[in-house]
Amino acid sequence: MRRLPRQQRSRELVNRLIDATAAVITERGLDGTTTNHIAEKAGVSVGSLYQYFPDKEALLEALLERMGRDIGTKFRAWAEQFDVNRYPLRDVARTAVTVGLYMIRNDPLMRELVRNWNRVPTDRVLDQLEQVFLVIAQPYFLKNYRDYPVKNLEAKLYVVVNAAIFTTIRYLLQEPAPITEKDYIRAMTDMIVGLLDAPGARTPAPVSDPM
Amino acid sequence: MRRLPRQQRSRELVNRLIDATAAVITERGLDGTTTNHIAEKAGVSVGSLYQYFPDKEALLEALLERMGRDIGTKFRAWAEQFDVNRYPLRDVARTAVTVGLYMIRNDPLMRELVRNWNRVPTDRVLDQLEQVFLVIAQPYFLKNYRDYPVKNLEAKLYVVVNAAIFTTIRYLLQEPAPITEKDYIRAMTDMIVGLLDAPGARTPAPVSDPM
Amino acid sequence: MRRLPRQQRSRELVNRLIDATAAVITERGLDGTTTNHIAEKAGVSVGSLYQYFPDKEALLEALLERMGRDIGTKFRAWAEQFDVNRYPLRDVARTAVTVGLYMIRNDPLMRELVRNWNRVPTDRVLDQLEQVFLVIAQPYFLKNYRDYPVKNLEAKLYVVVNAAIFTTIRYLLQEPAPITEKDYIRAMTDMIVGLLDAPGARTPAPVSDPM
Amino acid sequence: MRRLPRQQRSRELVNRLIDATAAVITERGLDGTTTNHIAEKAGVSVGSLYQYFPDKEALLEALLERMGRDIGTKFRAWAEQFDVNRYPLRDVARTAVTVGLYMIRNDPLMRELVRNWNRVPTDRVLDQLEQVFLVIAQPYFLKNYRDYPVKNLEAKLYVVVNAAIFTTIRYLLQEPAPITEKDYIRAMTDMIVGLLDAPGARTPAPVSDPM
DNA sequence: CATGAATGAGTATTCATTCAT
DNA sequence: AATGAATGAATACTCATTCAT
Repeated sequence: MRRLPRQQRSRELVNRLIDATAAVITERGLDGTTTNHIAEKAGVSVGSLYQYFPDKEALLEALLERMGRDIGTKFRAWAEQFDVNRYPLRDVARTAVTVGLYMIRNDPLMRELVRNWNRVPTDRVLDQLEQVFLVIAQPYFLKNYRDYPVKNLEAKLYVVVNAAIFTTIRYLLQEPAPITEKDYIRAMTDMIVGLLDAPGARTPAPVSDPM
Repeated sequence: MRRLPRQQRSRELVNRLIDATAAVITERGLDGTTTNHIAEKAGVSVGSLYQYFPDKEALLEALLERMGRDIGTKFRAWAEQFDVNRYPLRDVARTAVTVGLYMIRNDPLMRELVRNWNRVPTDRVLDQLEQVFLVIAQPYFLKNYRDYPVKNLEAKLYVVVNAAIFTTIRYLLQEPAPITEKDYIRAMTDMIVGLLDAPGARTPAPVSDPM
Repeated sequence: MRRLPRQQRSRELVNRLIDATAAVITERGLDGTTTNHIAEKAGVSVGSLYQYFPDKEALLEALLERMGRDIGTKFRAWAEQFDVNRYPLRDVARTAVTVGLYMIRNDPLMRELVRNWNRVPTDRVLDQLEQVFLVIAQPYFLKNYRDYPVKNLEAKLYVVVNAAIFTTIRYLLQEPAPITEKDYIRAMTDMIVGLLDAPGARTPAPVSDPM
Repeated sequence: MRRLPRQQRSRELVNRLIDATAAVITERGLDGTTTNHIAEKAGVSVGSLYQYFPDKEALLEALLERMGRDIGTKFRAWAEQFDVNRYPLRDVARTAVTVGLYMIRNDPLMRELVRNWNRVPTDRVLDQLEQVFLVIAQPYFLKNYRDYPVKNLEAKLYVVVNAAIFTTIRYLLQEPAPITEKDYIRAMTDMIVGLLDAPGARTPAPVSDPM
């Protein structure tokens, strides 16, 4: 029972530093974020910061890693609660796109990171997202398309997941929005469904989608 | 006799500065590029540089703008020469994706810019690309799909063009490549076709794609 | 039964810390040596280190002191075993110079310290060396030059000892070596002999110096 | 006549920066000297400093280089004015040692640099000094010792010059002085003369060296 | 118009030392 | 006595931009 204090304190501090990083980025932007700001916000000295993170980049990595985990968890929870398998692909896709769009749009931190995705170890998040969708998608296709397996599923999932993510980022970053949100979601949904559920995508095309 | 020189000189100098910008970025990377380097490479003083461009960003914008125009021109030329309208959508899409992939991969300047797309006024290029594809696509759909107009074409083109571009960028930036190039091109082509030519995309679905 | 432990432990720890200092300097260079490294290498906490040494400098002093003692002991042993008194001054000098040269050149720790001699309490070693040579030299001169005592022996020994040491250091630090080792040793030997055994150096000058 | 201003200004600024470096080192010691201090003392911005010197070290090198040149010039002037060749070696040596001793002792900057000689590009000065003495010495020996050329003169000069310099440095840095200045100068002079002018040093050795 | 010298705010990181536990 | 987490002052260097000439 007295074993943990040290570790606990450590972990607490690490978390406080990651929180501080998130806060400072939100407040001052990625460029305005300095290690000194972060330490100050976390209520520790810079020295301590460097006791727990080798450099600024490591701090960012940790933040992104955590965000990746969080987002992954959220999506998995959503998939489970939503009981994804019960719904037609189109509904699942539309909901996922909508959820993702709103998630980024409403989170200033995420917006700032997304705006700077190439200067930031985005893979920490993207890998998680890809995995999540793969994990959600695979049983879905196994269950609902057992008889008509999708050809080349892995590559298609890679493309569709990344297309969804990056096109959404692009869409959100564009000012003014070139098309309405409704149109965006519909077109994106169409694209996802078109790839995964198109006739010719599965060996014998089943029934045509009603939408 | 001395009428044009001024404007001419101006335009020449502007171009020389843009060329220098491109060259310096290629040689030293975006981060290693300073206004002094650019001025030196262009053979003028920094002062002159600032006579023609209000700041560094403007220089980048001009470069990207020009690249956008060039790429647009190239693509248009390709579309015309290739006589796009004669081919089925799938062929057109596959070729366009392949051309784009190789264009970026083989151009060091483009690679460097793509790697930093979010720090750079990428819109200057993207807008051009969107337009090009719209211009290419619209008559294509008008001609080949006259009787079965694609619903919501504008939004779909926006989504598909951006998806193609950004997913390709993501794919090129990922090391190691998560799927083979062949698989990537096929899946991306499927996605484009799936969105634009899927049954249900057009009012009465025509003949199924032979793929 | 528990009488000595404390003092013993203390002394042991002090030695372990000095050993650690030597080891860390050897491994990471003087600049790369931190008190934390030393404590870690010694297997104690920094806090403990500061219980035994008021500051980093004290640690260095202790190390140098110990090295001085060791070197002194070695040289004294050499002098005794070699039975210095039996040999002509030239042989003694040449051997001493050679031994010193090799001793520094072959000991990485010594090389590192010598390279930084002015940031380090070198006196701890130099004083020892001066004393050693004085102790060696005095009986030598007493015995071999009894009838012709060297004038001003103390000052001469001071000069010659320091000249030998510092010129050797300078010689070892210079890259590339400006003269061959053989030439260096010969010239240095000549210089020592020239000062201590020159005609005119001793009272009844065998041949009066014309100068 | 208007050609020079730029170069002139440059050179002036360079000199001002070197002067500032000297001044700051004198005032705050080598460790307390920062590039910002130097720029401030020189009355320019740090940026300007870095326009003329790539880094702090270059500034030190320039200072030492200049000092080397100055000292070289002074010594050469002294040699010429003193008409060195007219005097016996002993007098020349004694005077040179005395001059050197006082030169360092009376110049706080030199003292600080000498104290830190191994962290500083001392070669810039030492090389000059070695050369000066060689240039002074060679004709001297040619003229005065033509008939009895000194064996191995190059190595001997190297040893004697460095011994004189470094032993003097050591002597000046030692507090309290272990021997009187008078004794020091005498012993050092003896050593120089003993090496260069000892019987056996020149070809027809009056009395053959026993070794 | 052209020049290019001058500006100076801004920032990640280290490490000797302390002191609460 | 021992620990080791916390401290925080201190420093070289860059580069977009200006403006006197």
